Amino acid sequence: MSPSPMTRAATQTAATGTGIAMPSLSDLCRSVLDSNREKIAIQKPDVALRKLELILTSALELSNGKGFQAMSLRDLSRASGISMGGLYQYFDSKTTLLKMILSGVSGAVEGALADPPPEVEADPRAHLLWLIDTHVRLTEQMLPWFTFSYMEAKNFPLAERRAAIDSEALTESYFANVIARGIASGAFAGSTSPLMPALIKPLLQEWYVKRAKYRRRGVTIETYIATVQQMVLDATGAKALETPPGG
Amino acid sequence: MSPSPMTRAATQTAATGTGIAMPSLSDLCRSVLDSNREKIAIQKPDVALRKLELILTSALELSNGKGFQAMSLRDLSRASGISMGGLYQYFDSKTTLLKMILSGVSGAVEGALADPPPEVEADPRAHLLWLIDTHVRLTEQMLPWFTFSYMEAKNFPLAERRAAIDSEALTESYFANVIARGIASGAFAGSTSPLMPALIKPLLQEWYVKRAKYRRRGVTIETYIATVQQMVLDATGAKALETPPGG
DNA sequence: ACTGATAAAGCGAGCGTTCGCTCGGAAACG
DNA sequence: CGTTTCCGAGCGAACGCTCGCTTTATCAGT
Repeated sequence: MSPSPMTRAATQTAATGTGIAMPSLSDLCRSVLDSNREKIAIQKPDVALRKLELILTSALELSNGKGFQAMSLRDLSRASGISMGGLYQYFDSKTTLLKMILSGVSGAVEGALADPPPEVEADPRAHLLWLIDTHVRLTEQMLPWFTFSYMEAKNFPLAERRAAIDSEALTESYFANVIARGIASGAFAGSTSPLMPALIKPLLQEWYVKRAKYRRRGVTIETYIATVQQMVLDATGAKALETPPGG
Repeated sequence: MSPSPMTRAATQTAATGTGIAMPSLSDLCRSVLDSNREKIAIQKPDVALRKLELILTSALELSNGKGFQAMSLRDLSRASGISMGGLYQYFDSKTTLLKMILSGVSGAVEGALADPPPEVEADPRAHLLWLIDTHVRLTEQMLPWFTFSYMEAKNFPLAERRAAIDSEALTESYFANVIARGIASGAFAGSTSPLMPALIKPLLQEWYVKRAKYRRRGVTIETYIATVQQMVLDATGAKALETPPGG
């Protein structure tokens, strides 16, 4: 098995200090396995999990390189070392494989963003910064998954496309809610644009969509997070961070 | 010929007051035709132009609906009313068709952003606002072209992918240059993040990538432009606009 | 500990279909 | 009548997917 960007990830905690655990590759595959149990013919869970990791890792690598549509199942068979017939014991169609990856992404987003730590939730300003931090770190952890989900979204079958839009709307609502609370409590300016929640999203997506660019330029994830946080604070009329990223 | 988002566009001037003309569909196809003359077997220019418009319009519509890869040339033949053999007198491979669309986009971007009116270029602040305004209006005018270019970028052959990255880097450099000049002249804060030019881009792309969302929500292009302009001014430490968008 | 039966998992040639693309001839034009 | 434009059946290749078979794992019974 060739080294992948995900394999290094154990069930580790991100350096945000809030104690939210990021899902490891095994966690993701287990969740995918559980929610597609009826489509998977393999009985022994540990065998299924190991091979599913192989399949999904290879599928993400190939898809992110040439596109899901252009990735043939023969490509996937070769890359994963599993025969054509073997692959079809883990999904009943190529579309199901796509759905599996999507379910992993949307599940992880909800799992990570839905339950902020109590001390953060109490303060809209801290909550907003936490959402930005957690989202960027989650996408970093699951980079191939998010690039896949983002880039292939438009080729989804209709049902999956709707699901993707809903998932995005949900994420946006997290930001909308916290900003609304912040305005109500006086932490954010009342003149904050109603478009603000929608405009935060592309700033978060930028990190994983153009990941190679920032790696090439030597921009660290901490710098990126701090910059976006500062930009959002500026736009919401909140006070500056203690450590301005531009200095 | 079915009505398309582009057909309404004559060679009209955007409402920015700066007098920069946006390219019409005919302009675009003519430029594509000129730069691919050797690949196109048709001799009479007016015939070639009319059919090329048909082909490109249909290709954009189909590709933006199901993806370029998934659009078969038989689909394109049916949609454009031109036979398979007929299509191949306008390009020698499907990849060439893709390149044609890309060249139209990158050409239009450079044509629109490279030469700001003199009175705008003199003032970094006005120049920055003009870049945002012009870029968003250009993408609105050429919506199917930009959606195509953005969504299909990662499936390009390697040479075209590099060209797309270069084109994006060029756009970013326009913002980088004007911000650098603004900092030098004191119009923008020296603490402005060096990431700022890179972060403006996704805010501009958001408009056409999620165009349907903003249409559904009734967000006008003027509101969107003003909001992004305000956000960038906030982040660069410049003074506020006369008419804040949030009020 | 070994064996043989039963089930689980793995395999890849082959099926029907569709793809990008070609080419010889018909149609339209000047 | 020569030239330009248009046409669509047909080519080889590659696609998603299947299925009969082999290999491997499991575990009584001796």
